[in-house]
Amino acid sequence: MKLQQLRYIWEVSQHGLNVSATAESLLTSQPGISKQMRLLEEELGVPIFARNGKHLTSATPAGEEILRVAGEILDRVSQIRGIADEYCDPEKGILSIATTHTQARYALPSIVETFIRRYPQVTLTIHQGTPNQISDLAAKGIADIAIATEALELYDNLVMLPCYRWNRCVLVRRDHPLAETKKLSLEQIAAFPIVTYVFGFTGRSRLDEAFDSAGLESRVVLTAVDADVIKTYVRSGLGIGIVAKMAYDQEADKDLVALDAAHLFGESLTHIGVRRDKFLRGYMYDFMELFASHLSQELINRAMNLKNKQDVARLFEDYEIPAK
Amino acid sequence: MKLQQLRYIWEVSQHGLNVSATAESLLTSQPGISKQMRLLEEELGVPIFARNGKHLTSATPAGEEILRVAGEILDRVSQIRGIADEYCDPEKGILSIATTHTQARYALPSIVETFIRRYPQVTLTIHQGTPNQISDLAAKGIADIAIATEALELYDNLVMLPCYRWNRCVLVRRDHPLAETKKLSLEQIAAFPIVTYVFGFTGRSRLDEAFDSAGLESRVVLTAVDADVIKTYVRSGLGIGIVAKMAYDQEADKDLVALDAAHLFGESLTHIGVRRDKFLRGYMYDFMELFASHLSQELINRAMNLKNKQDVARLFEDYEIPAK
DNA sequence: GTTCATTACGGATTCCGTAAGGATG
DNA sequence: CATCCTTACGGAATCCGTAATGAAC
Repeated sequence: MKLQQLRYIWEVSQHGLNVSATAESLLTSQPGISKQMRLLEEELGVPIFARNGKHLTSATPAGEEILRVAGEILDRVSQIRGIADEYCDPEKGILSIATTHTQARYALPSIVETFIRRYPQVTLTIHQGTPNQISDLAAKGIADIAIATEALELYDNLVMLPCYRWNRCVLVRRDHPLAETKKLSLEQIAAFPIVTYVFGFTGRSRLDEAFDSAGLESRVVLTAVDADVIKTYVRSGLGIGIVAKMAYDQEADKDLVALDAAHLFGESLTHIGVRRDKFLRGYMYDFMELFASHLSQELINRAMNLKNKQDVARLFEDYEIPAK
Repeated sequence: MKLQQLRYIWEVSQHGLNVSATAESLLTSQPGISKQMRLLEEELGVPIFARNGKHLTSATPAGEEILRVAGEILDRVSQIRGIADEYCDPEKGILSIATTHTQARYALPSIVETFIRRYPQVTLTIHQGTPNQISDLAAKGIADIAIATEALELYDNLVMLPCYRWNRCVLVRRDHPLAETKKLSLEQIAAFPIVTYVFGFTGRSRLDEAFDSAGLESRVVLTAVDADVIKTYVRSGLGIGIVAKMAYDQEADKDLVALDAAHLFGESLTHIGVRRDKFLRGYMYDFMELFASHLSQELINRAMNLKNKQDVARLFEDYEIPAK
């Protein structure tokens, strides 16, 4: 049994059982992979993949189990690489963050600035995507950490670390009837056309819950992935905007009025998602602590050693998660 | 990085950092191991072992961590082998049990008989040893399971599955003053020279605890590792014996009287110890269930998935452990 | 002086890429 | 007929064992 063989069967299983595509992505030849898979199956004495003629159709039951364990092995191989890198030079490395527009645009810039000054030799890359995409990047180990409010809970192998609570505000033009309102009600909002986030983004689900449970019909006339687009249409008079409070910039958005809506919609919680078996470099811990100061290295390690999400949630019940 | 390299550094660390001895035990050449270790260190960019000239003196801090993860990888490699064997032929394989004299002589024979009839193609081997030796065999993965009353708790990577509770009896000759006693007291026992188990064997610690907490001095004149030796000296009149109740055989030992001592000494609990990361074959589950009928496959799996001993202990609080 | 790890070297094996073959949809 | 896996083959790299070297105790 060789590590390459395990990597090959693992990668093939991750590429929809397509050996040619796998070979291309691994920059090697397709017969090479085929052969190594065969050799492994011969050595173990059981087929890992079921074949229809010359096509791979599925993993055998034995293959399913072997693939699961092979995945654990490959995780640990990269752990070893991480350990070595850390001891080789703790200041040097790569930090790959997958996150949404909202985080990248409003929450991260100041933290990134501090981080790159502290770790000039760390290459920082930020992948922007949908909540599902970024969760997937973290779950597959392509990104070191994911930062998002949604979708992280869908992956069993992601440990979710709560970072900060946040609320919404309603954006209107200065000439809008609601502009002078002191304390908004859901009814007042429902009277106007709404511009807000696409479903599945930036806590959108909290909005629908609020209107539903109040028995109100909201008229959402435009949905966008990010607050900048939403603001643009609020300015054009299409409707009133509902965005994360942090997306309102007193300077740049002084033509708009932000009305507090914290009392109307449930609070949202932004998490960092990390793969459970991930080896975290020192600077990764530091980044997370910069982002959410209660996330000490010790606390993160404790959370990552818990096996199920309930235990993690319980662990954080004792901690005050700051509001933003 | 190659699996062999990981195995080499792991084995070297397990052989007191002696490469020559490691090479011999792995049936390979010493320079081969040396070279692969070097190659791995070069690839990772960090030394794994600290050297004084040409002698390995210790593992580096990075090496410590790498060795820990390498051990996890090697465990999983053998898990894969186990999975393959299981699917190849569930009836065929090896069952290696490490246990003490008491278990091998009195508890196991009937179970072994049933087992080998049920699984004629499984090669059963029983290693007899001291509690420490057998724990070590299981912890190192040389034995599949360990069965003992003592020492299993010393190994963090052994999951302890409680099997049965048992008590002691006092053995005396038929002409002994105590022979007719209905209900023994500790004082009565302490009045006579005692023949019992060596410290560290078969729940011996329970005896010392009982005498200590009663403020009595016991006079132990001979200690042995097994009940057969103890009986021999009881017969010779050296003293009274204290042995596990199951060691008294009404037929073979009818020249001796067994006096119940359950009320005098704390109850002991015999466990099966299994390495946490061990892949268990179907017949191994069956063996354990034969030995302790409450140990269903599902229960064993649940116990093995728990990370610390307290959780395992809590899990079994809900189960009635039978007395023997 | 013995033990022990490293270096050097040659033979066997393994690995990998190209090219051809055959099955599937 | 286009896609995809398998087999065949040759060159390159790797692995492994023997022998020699040198450092540590």
